[in-house]
Amino acid sequence: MLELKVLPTGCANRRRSNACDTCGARPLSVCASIDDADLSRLDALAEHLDLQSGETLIQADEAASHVFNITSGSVRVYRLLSDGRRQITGFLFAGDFLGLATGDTYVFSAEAIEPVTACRFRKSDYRTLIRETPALETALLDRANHELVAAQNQMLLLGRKTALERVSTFLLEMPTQDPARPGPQERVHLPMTRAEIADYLGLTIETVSRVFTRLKTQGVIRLISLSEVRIEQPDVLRALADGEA
Amino acid sequence: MLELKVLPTGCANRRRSNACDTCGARPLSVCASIDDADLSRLDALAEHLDLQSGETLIQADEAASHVFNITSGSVRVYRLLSDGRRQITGFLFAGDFLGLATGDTYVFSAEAIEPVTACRFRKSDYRTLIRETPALETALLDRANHELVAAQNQMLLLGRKTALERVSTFLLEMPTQDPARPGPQERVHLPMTRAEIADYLGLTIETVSRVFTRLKTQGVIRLISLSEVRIEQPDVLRALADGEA
DNA sequence: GCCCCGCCTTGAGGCAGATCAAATCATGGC
DNA sequence: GCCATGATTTGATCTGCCTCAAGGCGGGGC
Repeated sequence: MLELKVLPTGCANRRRSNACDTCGARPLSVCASIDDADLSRLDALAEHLDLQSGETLIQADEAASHVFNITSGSVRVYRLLSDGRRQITGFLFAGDFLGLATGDTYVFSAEAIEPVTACRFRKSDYRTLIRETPALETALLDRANHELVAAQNQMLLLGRKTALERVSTFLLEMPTQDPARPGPQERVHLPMTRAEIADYLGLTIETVSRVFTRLKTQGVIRLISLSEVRIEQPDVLRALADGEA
Repeated sequence: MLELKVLPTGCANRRRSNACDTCGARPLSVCASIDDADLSRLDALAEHLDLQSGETLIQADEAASHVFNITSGSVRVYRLLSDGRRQITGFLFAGDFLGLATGDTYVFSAEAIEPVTACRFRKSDYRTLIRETPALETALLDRANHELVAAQNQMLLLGRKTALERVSTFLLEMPTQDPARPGPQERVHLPMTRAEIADYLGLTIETVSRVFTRLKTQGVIRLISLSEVRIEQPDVLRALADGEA
């Protein structure tokens, strides 16, 4: 059974108008596209969650009772085969939405890979709110369609790209760490392990590691630390990602 | 530039109440979930298309001006890499919806693989109609979410399954031909070529062919013709698809 | 009914990435 | 600071699928 720590912030939130006002993820999420009145109603239905690395938001095969909005941190979404093979279908970050894509039970699992804060809503509450808030539904539809395109990209990667192309693509699609200094050197933070990168790209740990080494040796990237990468030659990396080498 | 034959049925349709009334795909599609009044408005905006095998519905990188509803036949949706490698991201059949998942230009292509009929709508018209028809928007959101789950399935297949598991999974997810006789022998129609199956499963033609032969030799399936398969042992095929052998 | 053409099947050999194995390295606890 | 532990890197070998290369076959046109 799922055990999630729900922050006892109900009262505190009611004192200041609502928690959404100070939510860092608001401009990134579906919440950006609805007005203040609707946002207050949304906030009234929200539970605020605080998870440690490794804790579970969603467990496959359990009743699909809630939907989630990630407000900070990173989450892995994955599916398993019976013998333990794992495919990570996506990483989620602040502003990402999770959980609507199901029937009665979840078909995937989702876990924090670093400390995470999130809002959680009862699915039934959320459905009602959607029905009464067309702007929210439109925003969700847009987001779902955006995710479908991302999923098609990932299918192309998994079905037809080489290991070098996969890792290069991955590095380019991770959120850039420092948008204030967008120059030729972009910095990427990788909160996930090599094993998780491998399970996302349909490779093994060893292959991922070898490709990192290769990119490093060629001067395309530099490893600041295990989880911090500087892209030294973005153009070269883009060419590699698209198989133009 | 895209050239599609638009059937001159506008007047004929207006004589009987509307074309949707006789549309075989209606119970399968989003149209099933909206009432007659809304359906009439939808019908008034529709162009009816008739395509031959190989003709294009959507061309990647062109302006995303329309959305489509397939009413009969089969369609392949795919993306290409610059050197010609192809990933088919899905096959569409009667009732499937296509084209909303984009920004200003399409990022994928879609072509008929056998004679196809479809309804086409201007995206701007469709957006207006969606705004004014909550039931339609909800139906589209449900469908998008359903497709997202299917996409996650396909990522698991492409990233982690063996050739045998991929082909077995594929055979099980193709629409069953004869739902009237659901017994132990199910019959599956495959309107696509081996090359298309290969590009859908992330394999080569040869590997797909070898796996078919292997399944045939083991008595799991029988090839009635090149495009007609009878599943002799559905339980075995399901076990193979999930990697339980 | 026959012929052609494109699709499919089958075979032989090669290779990218997996597997197995062994250092080496980061990191948090004390 | 030192150590224990798990993650990462690196190396050697293996293998499932790809690539290259012939045949075989089915179905549409005449």
